Amino acid sequence: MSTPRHRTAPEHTHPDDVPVLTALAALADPVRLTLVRELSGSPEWSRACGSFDVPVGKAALSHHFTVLRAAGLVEQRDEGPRRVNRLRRAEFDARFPGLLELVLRTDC
Amino acid sequence: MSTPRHRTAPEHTHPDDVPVLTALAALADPVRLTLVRELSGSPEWSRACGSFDVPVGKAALSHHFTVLRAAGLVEQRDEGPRRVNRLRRAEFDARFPGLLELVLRTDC
DNA sequence: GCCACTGTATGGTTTTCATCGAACACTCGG
DNA sequence: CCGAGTGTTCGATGAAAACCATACAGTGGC
Repeated sequence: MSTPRHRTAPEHTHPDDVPVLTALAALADPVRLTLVRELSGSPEWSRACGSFDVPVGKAALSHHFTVLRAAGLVEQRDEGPRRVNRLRRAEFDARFPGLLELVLRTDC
Repeated sequence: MSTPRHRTAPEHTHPDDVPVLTALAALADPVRLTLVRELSGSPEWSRACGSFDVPVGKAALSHHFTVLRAAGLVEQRDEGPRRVNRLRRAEFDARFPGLLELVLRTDC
């Protein structure tokens, strides 16, 4: 139990290492935009991957989270059998000031 | 004669009528991002479509401008044989505050 | 009138991406 | 140990998008 991590921990990319194009492409998808928005309305580490209301299967959902991680938008941590998420608000905002606020505020 | 417009004038969409997803998708392309940036460094109405340094043919270029128009990013006007462009800075910024400034400022 | 120039439209190819189904890996409670 | 729950990986598929080559339509200079 000292090194309890059997499952490979998710690979993260810090927002500082993310090109603008990657960030924009990550946000330019309806499913991912929903994930980010829903995530922004929940306390950190409170939402598991499967807890989001999006009309896609598990496989596609997993892929979307990979994209969000690679874009520096989401951080994940394994918590028992599930993988919980956190929106990297401050870090992402430091790299792309106003972008998150924009996509979160804009209704349609 | 009385109706002097033979060439169909380009169809424009006001930024206010543009969904966020459309704006993000329009900017999430390397060629279009180059167009927007290059356009931002030139005086309004000074650049014809063919005057941009992008590695695509005329047809693709024309298509990219259609996308930019539909996203409310660019306004076009026919001036003799060429079609000159203008970045809709103020209007786009009113709809999506900070977005344009962000993609213009961010280097990579 | 013709011709070079500029951009659009069309048709077809290639690539990219979102998606699914099924199989697999891990965790935890019984 | 087993089984339910959760998420990833793989292979394949379908749709969307970028692209090109060609043909076409205006414009203006000669």
